[in-house]
Amino acid sequence: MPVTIRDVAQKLGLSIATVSRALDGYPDIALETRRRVGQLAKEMGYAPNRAARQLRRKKADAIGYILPSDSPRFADSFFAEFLVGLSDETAHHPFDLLISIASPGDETEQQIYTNWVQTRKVDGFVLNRLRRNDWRTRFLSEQGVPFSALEHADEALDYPRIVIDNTAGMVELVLHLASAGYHRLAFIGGPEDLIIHLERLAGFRQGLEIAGLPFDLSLCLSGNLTSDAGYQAVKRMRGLPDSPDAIVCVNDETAFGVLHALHEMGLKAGQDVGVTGFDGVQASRHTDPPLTTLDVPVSQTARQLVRMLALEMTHQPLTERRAVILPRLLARQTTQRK
Amino acid sequence: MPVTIRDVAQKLGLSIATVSRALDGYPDIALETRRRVGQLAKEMGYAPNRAARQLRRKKADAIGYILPSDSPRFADSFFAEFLVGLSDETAHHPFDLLISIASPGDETEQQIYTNWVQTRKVDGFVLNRLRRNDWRTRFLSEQGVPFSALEHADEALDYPRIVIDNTAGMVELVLHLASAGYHRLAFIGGPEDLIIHLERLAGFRQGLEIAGLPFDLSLCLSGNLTSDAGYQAVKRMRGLPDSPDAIVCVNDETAFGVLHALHEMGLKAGQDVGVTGFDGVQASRHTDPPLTTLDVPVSQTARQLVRMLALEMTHQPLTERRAVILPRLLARQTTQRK
DNA sequence: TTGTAGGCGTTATCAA
DNA sequence: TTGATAACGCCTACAA
Repeated sequence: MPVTIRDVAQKLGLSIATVSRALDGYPDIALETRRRVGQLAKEMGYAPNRAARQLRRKKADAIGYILPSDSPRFADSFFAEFLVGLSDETAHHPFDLLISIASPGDETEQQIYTNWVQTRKVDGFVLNRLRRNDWRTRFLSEQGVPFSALEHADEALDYPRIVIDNTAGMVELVLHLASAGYHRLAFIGGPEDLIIHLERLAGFRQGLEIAGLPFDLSLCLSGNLTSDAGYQAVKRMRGLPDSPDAIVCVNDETAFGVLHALHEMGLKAGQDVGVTGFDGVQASRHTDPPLTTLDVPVSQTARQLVRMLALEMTHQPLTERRAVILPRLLARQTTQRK
Repeated sequence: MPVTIRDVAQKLGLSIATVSRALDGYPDIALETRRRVGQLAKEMGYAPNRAARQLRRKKADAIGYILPSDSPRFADSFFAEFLVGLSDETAHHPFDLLISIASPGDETEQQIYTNWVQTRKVDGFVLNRLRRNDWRTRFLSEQGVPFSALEHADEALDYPRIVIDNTAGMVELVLHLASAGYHRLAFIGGPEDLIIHLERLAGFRQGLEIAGLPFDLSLCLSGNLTSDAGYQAVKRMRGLPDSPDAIVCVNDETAFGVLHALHEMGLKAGQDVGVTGFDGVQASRHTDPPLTTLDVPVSQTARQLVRMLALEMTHQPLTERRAVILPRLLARQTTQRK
């Protein structure tokens, strides 16, 4: 039987109201009383019952993150780093982190978000992997539930967010490829309505234009952000009459699959075919050969999203509702012709 | 203002008690009533308030997992896969998953576990990365809080658990190395009191014995499961008079750092120095060159831990309180001399 | 500066 | 088969 506020009050001969206020730091408490209460509470190991507090305060003191994963058995290390950032920053705030998982755009995704909002399970969300016309941002806005997001999906909505400058990053990457001597570039993207797909593809095209290289629609394949998709895409590509000499991937994970496929086909990444990723996950340093990619400070970004959300939830003036991150080019061996 | 059970009752001209019982499937409700209640509740989008329910039922309907990470900015993909398993399985049960993070053995670790137990924030835990004489298993047992664990730390305690046969795996791995022609093996471990460290090291020694190879204490270095530790260990090793021709790592992440270091030193993994990991995380398929490792079905294991915990929490007869997993050898290029 | 008391939304006990 | 009603533990007007 855990100790309640009653037990503390009784032992001190005080009312529970006094104890409550003393512990919550209200000013109308005698210094001596506050001290005694604080000490005994600690001695007895008192901690306020969460459920009771939530019920009374009408707040869950919790934030939610729904892992957007297609496959229930797989997640790239982007998520590991993201989750570490989320949980670590959350631990420094007076609220909890609730996690679930759902296929993006799926019906169960709606169910989870709706349920969490309705039952007041959490009072804020962190979103990422936004889609064009994402129902989540609209839904949460309508419901008046605060959230912060990585990426920006809806021009009409003004929520706290961090935006990666995908376009600028991609342009830099394409120019890097061009100057390394690659001139027939393919692109392997993700789901077509994903913001990062759209923006990175746009940046890719813009880069080609600046570099004076042609854009060939037949070299523009779609995937689903997994290494498997990258693998499959390469296999499909080999059937083409005029195959590319470099493959730009929407994320690192896709690039891993590409490397794998090239390996199998006896092609040397870098020397024979250039390969690039996006995100700069840890694993990209150790691929065969090390992967050229655009580095994004994933864990740090997650942390900042939590901070933004925390301010939003407490209605504090958020001076910085938007932050832009410029990805950093990590030029490694998969883009060296030697 | 979310809809409460009152609203539903009022609209039907019933008491809240009846509505409550109808929705919870009690038998003493007229069939017709049950139907009407169910329908209207759905129409109105009623969902019981969590906090109120928790307070009344004295259960949180939630389980907790505290990520054991030393560094607040880093986690290997083992955790990504583990978390995916946890969250996916939890989503199929009527409870939530709470996540936090703490340095193993740290004071804040104790605080978090204690706090979560005291405030009834969760009513069960999933543990992993157990240490020898782990206070967590004792603490939770004493408190009567259910938990399931990956690995087994305390012979005196009988909790539902999944155990990886580290010893058998390591023996197989060492024999594989021996038959490939490596005969001076080093070991890079993790924190000394970690169960996986102890067991894998024991398996390593046993394997050496069977293979008729010597065990050299000076070739037994410790790390902290990160790639950085692997990297550093190799650098330290080069100072030795008689350096090893193969490096066995306690986990994949450590091995990644080893590969990195060898690369820098101009050594070819496999050909010059054998390298092995443990866990079989996705990234191990794409290292340079692909890493030989012992594969553990991480995500699936996490799922099973949740199932075990769920049964334990509902006091259902758990026929299978212990499961053993035999890791599968993935012999890849880092152990090929060519 | 402290105490009294009402109520947050549910569930469970007891009558009706 | 249904309805009052009393908790669950905490917070906060308001009164003392």
